[in-house]
Amino acid sequence: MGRSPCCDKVGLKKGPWTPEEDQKLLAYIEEHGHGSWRALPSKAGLQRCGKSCRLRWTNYLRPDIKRGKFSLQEEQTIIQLHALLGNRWSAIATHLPKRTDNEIKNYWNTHLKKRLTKMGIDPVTHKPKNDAILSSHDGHLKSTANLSHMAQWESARLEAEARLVRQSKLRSNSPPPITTTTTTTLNKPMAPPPLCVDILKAWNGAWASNNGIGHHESPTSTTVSYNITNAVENNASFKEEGNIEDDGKRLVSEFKQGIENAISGLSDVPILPMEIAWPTQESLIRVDHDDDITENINDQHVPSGNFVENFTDLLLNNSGKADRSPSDGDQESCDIAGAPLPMGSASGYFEDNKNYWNSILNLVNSSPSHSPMF
DNA sequence: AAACTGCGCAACCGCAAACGC
DNA sequence: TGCGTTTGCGGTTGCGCAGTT
Repeated sequence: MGRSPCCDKVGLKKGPWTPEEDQKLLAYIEEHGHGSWRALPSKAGLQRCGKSCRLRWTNYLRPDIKRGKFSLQEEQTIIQLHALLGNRWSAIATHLPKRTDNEIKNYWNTHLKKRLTKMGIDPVTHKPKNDAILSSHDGHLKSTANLSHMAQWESARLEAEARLVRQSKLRSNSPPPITTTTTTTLNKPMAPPPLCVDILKAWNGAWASNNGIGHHESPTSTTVSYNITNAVENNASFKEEGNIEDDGKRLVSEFKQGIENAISGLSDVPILPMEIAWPTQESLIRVDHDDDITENINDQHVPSGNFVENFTDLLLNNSGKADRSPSDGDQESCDIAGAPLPMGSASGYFEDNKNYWNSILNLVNSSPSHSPMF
């Protein structure tokens, strides 16, 4: 016995919404709030299931939705966040005010993904597709896959931790349930922000502060994980002390400090930002699955995060335009599918990493304090 | 002008997490 | 603590429209 679809009930309408239905839904929510979605359709006089109503509201009718073409800034943000978060559209959407996860997902699938693919970039890993071809060592392929896999796990774990803390914050910080027009859904854009960036902060803060010269440890190491976990737990503990505001400021400040440390310490500390990391053949010697520690991974110059930044710029600069001539290439460039890509040569590596972190820092700084970012 | 093709996007589906009793 | 219900999320589908043949 499988679970029966929510719209199985006879008489429930499916398919496109009519203006009349929209009007009914809008009017009801404006007056009563959505309350229980399951109960809403009958109360609002709609022959729809609650799920359909919720989707219609969150993806289309909500008054705080911005429609229309995505700006260059938004495109850049999506690409960067996708490199960081993967297909976690809701998480990405929280950093793009007034855009829904569905809209972002659609835009990615119909525009950005294709653009990346055309340029020879794997839209999943944000790495050049011929990376595999360039590498003749199976071991390297394995290691790359392992690293990517590991990064995904770590990313998922961080997301889970962030969610936990967010829940704690929400519970301790949110006013009692509102039964008027300002429902929880209506409040969504104003809700306390997700903490995935806080986690990044913790990550980078811990990473930068705990990794001095010669301290080569993967960001997925237990040390860093411990610090992140502590940060998360400390963060959660603040709810009891009513210091959420201060805590938030502290976290933001630490995040920025972490990135700044990372930037200033680039010559000493190779940065390996999760799955955006783009290990070279030499940089990856072995990935230890048992303890999640990557050995030797940081002993080499790793042209990593800069790739996203450079690539994003390239994408935006080239969107819909002819490819640049390789002759005006930056330093050493690699022509992939006709598109010269700055590959982060050894000479430009540190500068490129700096660019990457600056870009993330800009992203953080450019978010208003009340934005979903913080 | 009709048929075909590709694209964009709203909406659906099903799983899993969160919630509440 | 267990279990049923509700909600959120990400993947996928299908329809309508525009461009092309």
